[in-house]
Amino acid sequence: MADAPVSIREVAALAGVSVGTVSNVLNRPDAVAESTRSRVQAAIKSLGFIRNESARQLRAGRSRTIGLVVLDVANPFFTDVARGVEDAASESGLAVILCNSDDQQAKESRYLELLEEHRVQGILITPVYGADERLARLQRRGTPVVLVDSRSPSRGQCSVSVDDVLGGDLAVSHLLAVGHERIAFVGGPMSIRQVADRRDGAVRALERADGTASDLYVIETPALNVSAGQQAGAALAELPAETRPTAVFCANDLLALGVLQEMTAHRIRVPENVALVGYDDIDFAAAAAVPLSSVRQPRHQLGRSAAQLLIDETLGEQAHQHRQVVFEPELVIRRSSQAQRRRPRRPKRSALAAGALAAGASEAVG
Amino acid sequence: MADAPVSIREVAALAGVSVGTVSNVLNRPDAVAESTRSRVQAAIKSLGFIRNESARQLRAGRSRTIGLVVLDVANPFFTDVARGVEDAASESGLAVILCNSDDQQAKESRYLELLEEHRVQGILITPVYGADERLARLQRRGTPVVLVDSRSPSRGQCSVSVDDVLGGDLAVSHLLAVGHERIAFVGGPMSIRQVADRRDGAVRALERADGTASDLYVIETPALNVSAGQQAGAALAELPAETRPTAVFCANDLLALGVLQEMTAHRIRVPENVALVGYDDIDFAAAAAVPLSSVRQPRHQLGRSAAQLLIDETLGEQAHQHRQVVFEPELVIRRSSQAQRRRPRRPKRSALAAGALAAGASEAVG
DNA sequence: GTGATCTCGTGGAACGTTTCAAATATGTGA
DNA sequence: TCACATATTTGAAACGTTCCACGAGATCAC
Repeated sequence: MADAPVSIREVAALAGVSVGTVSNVLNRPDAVAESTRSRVQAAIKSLGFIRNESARQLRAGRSRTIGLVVLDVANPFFTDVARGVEDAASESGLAVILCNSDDQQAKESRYLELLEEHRVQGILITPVYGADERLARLQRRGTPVVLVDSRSPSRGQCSVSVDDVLGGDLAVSHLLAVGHERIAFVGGPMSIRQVADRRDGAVRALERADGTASDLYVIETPALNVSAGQQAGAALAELPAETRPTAVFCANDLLALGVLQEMTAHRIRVPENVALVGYDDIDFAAAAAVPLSSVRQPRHQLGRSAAQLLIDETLGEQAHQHRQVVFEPELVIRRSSQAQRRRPRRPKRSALAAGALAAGASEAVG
Repeated sequence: MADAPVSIREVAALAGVSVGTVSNVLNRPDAVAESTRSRVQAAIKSLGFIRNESARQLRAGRSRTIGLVVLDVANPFFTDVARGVEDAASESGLAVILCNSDDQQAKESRYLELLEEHRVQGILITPVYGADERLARLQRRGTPVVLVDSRSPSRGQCSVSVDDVLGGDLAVSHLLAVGHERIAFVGGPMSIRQVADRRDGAVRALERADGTASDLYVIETPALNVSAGQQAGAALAELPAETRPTAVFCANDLLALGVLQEMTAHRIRVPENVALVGYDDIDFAAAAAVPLSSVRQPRHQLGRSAAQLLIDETLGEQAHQHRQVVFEPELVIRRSSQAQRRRPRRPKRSALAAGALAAGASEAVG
């Protein structure tokens, strides 16, 4: 049933030229005379010739592929990053092998080895904790590595990340601006760098507000999912209304949605009684029972520029300077954090639309 | 900085054996004497030798990789399918190249070509409309193709899909069993096979109920997202309470969440005044303001068996029979479709837990 | 005309594996 | 000790490209 695979050799035979010429038609079309070129192209078409990428790679010494290793493909954050990577890669004619480490060292190692065997141009990775040594070895052997959503400690490589401290600052500054003074932070575990950074940003905003506001009321959660949010929400609901925080900043949207549900269950109105800001701006944030204000990360852009850095590195060779790109998150304001009182400050409907407060990226060369 | 890449030849030199022997150590370890084997392994380790997969593939004629082409990686349905594929593939030592067609013919074609150049073992694909001819050509050239979430019209290939008619039937049968008689279907556009099938299943369930229930009230939506659901919900809310459907089956969870929001906005209680069942059982269904009953598809399993079929095909060679595997969805009952009256039939809390009504898969050999 | 300069094409050597027939070592039984 | 089977190892030929040093004509400047 299957036709025999056809090689460049048979194309050459049919077109009555040498294999070298066919190769030229494929790779340097203008180095070959019009008439031969079209003859060869006709032969390619009639035989249904398809280049053998393995042979090509073998000769070239490296593949036209990059590897992307993420912690969890099911997480929307990473799928968006992946799309960004893919876009940038395909513009440069590169394919992407997407690997899923599931936050397990063993799977990560297996994939790194696989990618190295494939002689990929480079690897984009959000490493599992403690992967530094393996990555360094990889790099020593000649495979460029770019860190995604984590900063390079050693400056020995490129990295892209988002400024989580700024994100926390933006969220809380907004809550302060709307008039809140008792503000809570819900998130955890604090061992996750991103969570701790967001909290620190919240603290920074409060400190800048010179004392009119009280200290940050922190509820540390065991995880970053909806049910952890519900538990935190229940804890908040039990506080007497006079001392209960009037605004809550959550380390991610799932937590915020959990808090929101619990507020509703206790007949505490959002945003009238409690304002709410989440983080990540997942698709459902805008569609929640009360549309959720949230700090948005440039996920797609994160992936795109990671890929771009890698491509630069492979092209630049000797001239390449490792760079640490840090993106700024932006705050998207929706109903959950608007109008603390019944009489809205801005009665116009358009005020409910999303508003970007900050954008762009900063860089550090190392 | 980068060490020169080390080949099997250098390993052989260091170990004082021929390249053939090194290859044997790599591929048929027990065909080589213990002492030599360990000497070679030591050499491999000390040189940091990594197999060159391209050379290997070139020699073997085909790669140890399969391609997966999906319509949208950001869609949780496909990410779960992808994980299933990946699990099955890695058990067989295969890598997966994940491609995103974005429902565009052009991108799809580009990826198919790329995969063919890579001489993948086979391709798993949810094809864009009208891809039949290209897929057939691919197959004729010797690349096995397995259809994912769509059935093969021609029986010329394997396919895996889920019985959407049954899914609709399950949902509506459940609503009938709980005592509803006026039932609505919300979904569209009907040109999407899955949507039409789910509606047909709903109709089938009603017909089986011999006349006690009225006809299915169909609201066709322009899309399958939250805002389309809100519009449909608004339309329902405007109906007088006496004639308004007491239960709504939505073609997917996003629609159902939209309907839910609109019900809440109009102070129509779910499930007391209107029961609701969605489709897909996305993560957020369980975490909605009112936890949503939903029809769950075995997404992970879908991917896993698609990969398995492909692997069978590449191993089985001549003996392979193309198969059409059809999975059965299962209904997950949560609060949104419980207890039509205030006095609950089953006061126990455990009745709120998920319940599987159907499972397993049927097959057709073709 | 003659040498110099193009434009096209050619042929064969790599690239790093795997495979396999042949060569060599090792062991066995008589 | 020899013939023969068995266990190891070897060496070279592929696999399908790309690359490159060379040649064959054609064109040009003088």
